[in-house]
Amino acid sequence: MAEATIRDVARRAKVSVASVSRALNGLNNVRQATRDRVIAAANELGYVPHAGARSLSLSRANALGVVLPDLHGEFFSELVRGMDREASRRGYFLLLSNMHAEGDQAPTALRAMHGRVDGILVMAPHVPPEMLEQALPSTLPALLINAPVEVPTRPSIRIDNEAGAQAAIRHLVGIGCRRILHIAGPEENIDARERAEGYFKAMARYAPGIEPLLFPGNFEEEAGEAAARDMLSDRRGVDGVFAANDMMAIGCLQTLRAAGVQVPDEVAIAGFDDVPMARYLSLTTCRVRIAEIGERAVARLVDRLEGKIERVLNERHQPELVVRGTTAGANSDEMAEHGL
Amino acid sequence: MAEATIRDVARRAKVSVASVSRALNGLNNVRQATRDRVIAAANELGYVPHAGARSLSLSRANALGVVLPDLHGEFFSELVRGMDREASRRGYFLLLSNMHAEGDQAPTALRAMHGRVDGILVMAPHVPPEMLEQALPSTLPALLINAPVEVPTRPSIRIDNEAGAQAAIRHLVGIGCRRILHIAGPEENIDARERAEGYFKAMARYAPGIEPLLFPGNFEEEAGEAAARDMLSDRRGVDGVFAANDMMAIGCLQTLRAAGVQVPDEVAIAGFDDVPMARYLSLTTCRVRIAEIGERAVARLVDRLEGKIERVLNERHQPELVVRGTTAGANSDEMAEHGL
DNA sequence: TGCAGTCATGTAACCGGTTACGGACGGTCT
DNA sequence: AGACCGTCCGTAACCGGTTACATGACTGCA
Repeated sequence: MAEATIRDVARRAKVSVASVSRALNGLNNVRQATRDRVIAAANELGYVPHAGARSLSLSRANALGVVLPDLHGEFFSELVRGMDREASRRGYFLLLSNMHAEGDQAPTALRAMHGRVDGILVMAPHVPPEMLEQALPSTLPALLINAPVEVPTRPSIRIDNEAGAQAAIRHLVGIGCRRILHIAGPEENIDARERAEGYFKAMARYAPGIEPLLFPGNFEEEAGEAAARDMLSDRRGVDGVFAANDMMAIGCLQTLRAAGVQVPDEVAIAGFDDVPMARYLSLTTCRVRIAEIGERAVARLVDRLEGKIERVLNERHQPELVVRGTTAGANSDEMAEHGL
Repeated sequence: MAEATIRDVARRAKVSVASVSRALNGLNNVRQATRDRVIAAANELGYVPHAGARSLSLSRANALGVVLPDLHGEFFSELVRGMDREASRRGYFLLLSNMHAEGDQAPTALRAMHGRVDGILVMAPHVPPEMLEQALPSTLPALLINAPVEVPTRPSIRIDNEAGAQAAIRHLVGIGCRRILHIAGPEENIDARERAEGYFKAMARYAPGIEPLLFPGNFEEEAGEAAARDMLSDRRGVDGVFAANDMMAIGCLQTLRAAGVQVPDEVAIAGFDDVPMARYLSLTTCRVRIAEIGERAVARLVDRLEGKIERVLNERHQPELVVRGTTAGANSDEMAEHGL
């Protein structure tokens, strides 16, 4: 039994396809008796409208494309979850396509979305903007998440990485740290760059005269471990660590502790993101409400699709410093709040 | 500038739409000169084929529907990641739709997918099968993940929860536990039920004569904490805990430790899932390779779409016991391997 | 020269919906 | 009776692709 179409229903209800369409879509210019016949026929045939055909003729797909890099557990999960929540609230589907790092997959993925989504959410913290601009069909509404730069022509939503980094450094200095090491993220990543930038600015401001210390990393836990080993072999007076993300902070924390270094007494540690694990390890960090970013991104895109005008094009999500055990003694939690 | 269509390209290249289609799709019955003209015209117009129209006429969408309950962080993330990886490898998109617990959303979501996906992956550990069967368009290939029962007519993939539970209990008994408490998951959840079932069977087998102890939970961390508080107020000789998932195990672990109970010396603890955090808390658990399940599910569904016949309809994923600190002293790791 | 066969191309039907337009019908008002 | 209006419904065009079939040009061969 092939899938029933609207014409089958029409035949069965002895009306035209137009009437079927009208009846099923609740238009009011249909006699009640006709509507009933149509509905009955549809049920008997198990008719389900063909969404693809519908969206072709309406030129409206009720779907949003989501193009993400191959990112890690929590971030991916939370982002998509937030998006999905808002999307289903607004009656949209999410069409997912990971754009693996290979790069040239991005244009392909974007092209393949044309004609099946009404708008697109792109997260590409490492893709050069001109490439993005070129790959995005210019007529397809898009919203950029953490794009490397704020393309003036495209709305975007970003994390205020500098503000987060500054808050973290301010806090570390506040509890007495002076020689603070920054474990950086990958250079091509915009978040990583901004966090480093924030670190430098904050050091200049809150710890003037103390020279910044950088350890290159890649957002992976191993980088944090490497940084820790480096410190263990030559401490250089480091009494504080600010990692560009939680995973590196955790790698560092675990390795230092395993080597008997007292955290936070000898070295205080802060991360960035507030992954769920951070709470368990009592890691001080800059909380980024990822799901919220996803929701907000979808909400803004859908608003635009539905014709609502936007006041602000480039939004910034403010991270929130969460002080925990790795920067505060067991009962000195509130000390941190007053610090500095 | 409205989006260019194939007819625009045809006009510009001074050929028919048929030739454009042939040229761009790489059919060989096109003169090279014509193909070049078409490609040039397409580039000049920035032509991107309309995937919706294409899939309508080919009756093939190159997309898979994914219907998931509103599940938690890691699980969701890993599952979708695995699916996405395999899907993009096979040239398919993923169309996501969380079916929130409200229940009657499921049929709606499934209906809306008709005509825009070629097949569907459904994860519904709590939806009664007859409802599923009724909601699934019978012509749409579907693969069930952790469905409450194995619907004989639908291929499925499941976790072998009983095997996992048995391995955990066997291990706990092996290291000397006798009075083992099971913190159960929600009753309507099939995984939870099977894990409890496995617990009972394993107790009967490995600890005969010792009566099983059940604490009702809901997969949330708080349930583990409640179980711990219960134990703290009346220990009843409990020397081992097997939680139906890691989050409850973690809640229990943290609460017991906070109260000064020595883990694993006084009470050993094992969980289920192996969420990333488990490693950091050194939690013994039954590892479920979630991403692998997602990959496998997509692979099987795509195989079927492409006409490959299936030998096994109902597959079971085998969890793997990972022994860590919550059931073994610092240097007694391998002891566990020999235990019993 | 005429005919079959090959190749490139165009015409139009089709996928499954939506909807502009117009026709048929019945009622109301002058 | 005739003009006018409103309601309900059917015909057919359309969304943007693919493709079966027809057409015409060209080749090779008798």
